[in-house]
Amino acid sequence: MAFGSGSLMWFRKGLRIHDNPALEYATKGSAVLYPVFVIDPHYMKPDPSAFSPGSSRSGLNRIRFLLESLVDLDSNLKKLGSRLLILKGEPGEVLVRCFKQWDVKKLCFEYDTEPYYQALDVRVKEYASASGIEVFSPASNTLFNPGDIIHKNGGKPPLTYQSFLKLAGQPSWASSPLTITLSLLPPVGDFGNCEIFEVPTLKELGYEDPGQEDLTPFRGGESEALKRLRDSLSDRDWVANFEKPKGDPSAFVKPATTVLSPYLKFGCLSSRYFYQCLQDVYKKVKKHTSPPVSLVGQLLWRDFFYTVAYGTPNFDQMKNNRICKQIPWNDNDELLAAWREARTGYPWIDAIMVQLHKWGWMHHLARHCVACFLTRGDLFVHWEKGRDVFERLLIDSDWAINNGNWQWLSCSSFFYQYNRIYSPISFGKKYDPNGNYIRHFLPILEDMPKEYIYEPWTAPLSIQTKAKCIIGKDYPRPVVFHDSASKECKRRMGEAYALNKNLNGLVSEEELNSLRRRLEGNQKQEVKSKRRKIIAD
DNA sequence: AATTAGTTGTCTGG
DNA sequence: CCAGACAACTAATT
Repeated sequence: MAFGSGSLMWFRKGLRIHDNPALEYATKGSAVLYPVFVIDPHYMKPDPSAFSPGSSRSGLNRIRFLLESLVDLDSNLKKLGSRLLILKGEPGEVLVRCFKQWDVKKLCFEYDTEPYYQALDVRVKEYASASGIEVFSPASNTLFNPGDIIHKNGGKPPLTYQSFLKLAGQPSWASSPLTITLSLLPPVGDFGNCEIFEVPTLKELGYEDPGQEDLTPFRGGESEALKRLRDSLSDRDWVANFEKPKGDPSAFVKPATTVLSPYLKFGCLSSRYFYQCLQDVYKKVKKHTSPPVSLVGQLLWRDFFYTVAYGTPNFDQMKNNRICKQIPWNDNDELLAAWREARTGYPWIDAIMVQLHKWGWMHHLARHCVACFLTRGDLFVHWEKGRDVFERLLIDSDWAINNGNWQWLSCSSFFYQYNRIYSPISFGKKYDPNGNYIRHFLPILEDMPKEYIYEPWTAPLSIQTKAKCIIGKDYPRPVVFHDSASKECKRRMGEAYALNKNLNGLVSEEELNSLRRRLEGNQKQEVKSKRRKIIAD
């Protein structure tokens, strides 16, 4: 290219044409455009040792969702006279090779606050700048730029939703139109010696062909996202009256929420466009719900967690995380495995975990139930262990939101009322007394009468025989008794909170271990004393 | 230093 | 359907 006006559009998330400022800028004044996606082995290479089919980082459902999103992006680019160029390898190295081979004057990509991209992007930016390439990296994944909010708050992120709202105010772009469509794109430039691939199939990436019944019903891609958006918005009353806590977590034929989260995760849908569409609906109705419970409120929750995550070092761990309570979680791999593999013996919990494996998506409140059960509610297993399972299996798993919610549910940060524990029996029952959700995801319990389906171990043997489901043989007995386990969890949480308070949050590993030994010792001796105050000395 | 408010708990009793 | 007990947390605000 003698004219020297080539642009490279690097897609990572933001897999869309609409409201994509990086792509828009890349096209401006460019003779040629290289729309690139890099297949990163770190994320995509099969890992047979993982606990579920997939790579070391992601279950198969999310990998497939990503591939579908890429196919759709390629097809949408082709409609505009371009195409998606697939390259393979470590993204930093691959891009450097591209810069050497191609005449690139501009590098454009969506800004990303995740630690993985923060580290990668510094390298890429440095190389590009040193080579005289202009870098354009706009924050278009969220409504606000997390860095701006943190700056407004004096360098620290707000730790409550309300204070976040106050700082954030109205988004700057809220009342000006976003770019939703692009006209013809510049032609794709000469590849040189770079090897370019089509979007691979799962098989080409080295995965076994999975059975259809074990795969998520949700298809990836911008086209699917916009279709889903239109479907959700078409019911104005539903949009206007949406209140998150009132949704039914057991609804699965028609989920109680929009299920747009996986599309927001990969950027198949722009959160800013979604926001504007919701405002348009609100203008057309008499009254509507508000944050935190409204649909706009959900988008703001997303921004809230992005902001806290970006401004908190070690946000994805308990240690050295200044907003995270230090709690002596136990290290019980058997309990963790039972939870992960949907064999806790509590049908409501196990059915949710089956839905996670099969669909990669569950209702928000269903996530609450299993997260509470694993951590502060029943099993007292470390939230990081549960976080890992969600991170792998959810098709919408998002670093900031997932880590934030696990801290929330485990009462490690954001939320502290550890007395409030979801009952693995009564919570689901109040939405779905017949147990249809359980019957669907745990067919072994299909014929269990509704009187026993949430507590099948209480069914007389004659009933179990008739239902063709013997507890302890066909379906497991409960791994813990909820009544005593939750009581013990509350006691431990109380002790841990007292320790954190006494030490002003600066709990050393030795102090945490000492508390752990004492708590476990107490439990073994079945000490009757209700609650011991820690006496600071 | 004191007060207020916080997306979504359970169980009992009216 | 709703209120209150349970037992009492924190960050932000005043």
